[in-house]
Amino acid sequence: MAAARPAAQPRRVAARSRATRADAVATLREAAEPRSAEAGAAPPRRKRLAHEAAILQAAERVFAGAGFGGATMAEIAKAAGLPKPNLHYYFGSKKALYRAVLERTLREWLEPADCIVATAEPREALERYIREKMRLSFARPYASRVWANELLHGAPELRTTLVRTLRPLMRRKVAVIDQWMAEGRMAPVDSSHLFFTIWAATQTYADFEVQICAVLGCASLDRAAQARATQHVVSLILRGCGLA
Amino acid sequence: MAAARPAAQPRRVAARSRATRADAVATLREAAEPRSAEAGAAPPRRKRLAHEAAILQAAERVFAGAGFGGATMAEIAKAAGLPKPNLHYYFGSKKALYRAVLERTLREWLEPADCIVATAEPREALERYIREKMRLSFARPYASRVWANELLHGAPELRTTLVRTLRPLMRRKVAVIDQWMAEGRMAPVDSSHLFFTIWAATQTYADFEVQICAVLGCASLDRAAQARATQHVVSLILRGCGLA
DNA sequence: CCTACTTTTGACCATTTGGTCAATTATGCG
DNA sequence: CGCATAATTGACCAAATGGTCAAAAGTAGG
Repeated sequence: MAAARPAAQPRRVAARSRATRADAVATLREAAEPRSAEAGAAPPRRKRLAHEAAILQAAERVFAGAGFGGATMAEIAKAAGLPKPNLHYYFGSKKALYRAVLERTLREWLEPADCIVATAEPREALERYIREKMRLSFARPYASRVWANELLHGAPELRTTLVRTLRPLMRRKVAVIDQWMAEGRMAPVDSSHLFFTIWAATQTYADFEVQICAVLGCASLDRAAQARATQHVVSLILRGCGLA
Repeated sequence: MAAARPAAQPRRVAARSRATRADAVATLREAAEPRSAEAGAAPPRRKRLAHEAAILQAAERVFAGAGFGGATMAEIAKAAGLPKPNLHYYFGSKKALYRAVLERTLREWLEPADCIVATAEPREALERYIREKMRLSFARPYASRVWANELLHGAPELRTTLVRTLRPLMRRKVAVIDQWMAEGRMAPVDSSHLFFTIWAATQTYADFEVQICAVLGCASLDRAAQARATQHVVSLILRGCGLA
């Protein structure tokens, strides 16, 4: 199926055979930042990068709004301002595009944890982590929702990524927190579950924004409301960790 | 379209015209507990109730697993052990069935808040509330996920329900918490956001179970793990509220 | 048994949708 | 310019899916 094929459109063919593989990481590198570091290839055309970014952004919004099953390639194409076959030319399939969106999100999501290291001051590091997560929730709600949607439905596309990428990282971070507690620098809490609580408390502002706005009686959270929410989460959790 | 129609299957026709209306509450009463309190109608047949319950349960599981867009009526029918036209006979349309699932969940979800009343002891009431939410998350993960999925996608089906049902209830509960704080019985926190944090921290165990299991390295949370999670959330939040 | 009804079910659409393809148009380069 | 390659796009298809229907099969009461 992938072999016998007219010699035209080599890039697209490559993308399709790639998408068939289960190797999520490879798909990530190639689909999200295609050929940026490839052997003797010409430097990526500006237009290509721009189009891919536009598609990715449109896909993120549409997937966030309707889930994988509810989103349609036609809608994504319209949102990106490109004809539908173009999406397939760049990303191969709906699933590959979806995965590209997810992988990009994962990268962004893991970054804030960089500040959690053994040498840091617990209170300062945790506060910074929480604030960064809150900032991300408000700045990129669509990305958060696509991620949440994927988890909600059992993570069919990135179960292996969770185990191979997220779990090792979390083991390290959990060890840092445990060390802080062993040194008596914070109250004893379950460090793994502390992360779950922080993730939940922060991302709820992106994922369940409608519910929050409905309860608060506002159309959306303005700067002041965002600051209030951030302050609430930070102080509640820090106090919960005996870091007030 | 709904008018000219052979006189047969009156119930089904009624269900369809009902589903067309935007009145979610009416749909709730009729679809979830059909004709239980209707005028001179015969007592509901046992079989009917059993079938409706089976469909509702199957729908909950399938909607939770694939979202509204990704779920198919055929799959729900198979899960319920009934032929597909039967679903339409009982619930009229996919959307009406989806809404019936949501409305049932909302009712269950609001109940635990009953224990939050001004006369109660803050610490005891909050702990009981959190424990009940955790219990629900573990006992009915599918319901939680359908609800989360609906919110995630902007609550197209129950935006009005949120404003008309959830918001009034929360105003009352928030007032209770504020009173407790005014009486100096707990640390000052933003009471609205306290609820958002509790919801997020508890329901994350249902909604994002895969992620939690992936990080913890287990296939699912057994009784002991559930108890540990519950203890963590309870103590973290109570301490955060100055109720330790 | 008969009558009026509810319920069940296999077969059947119309529409939507992911994906394909061949033809056409840019684009870079020698 | 002329050639090869990359990118674009309108038209199209096979499969899936929500929903429909009419006929058959219960079922309760007289």
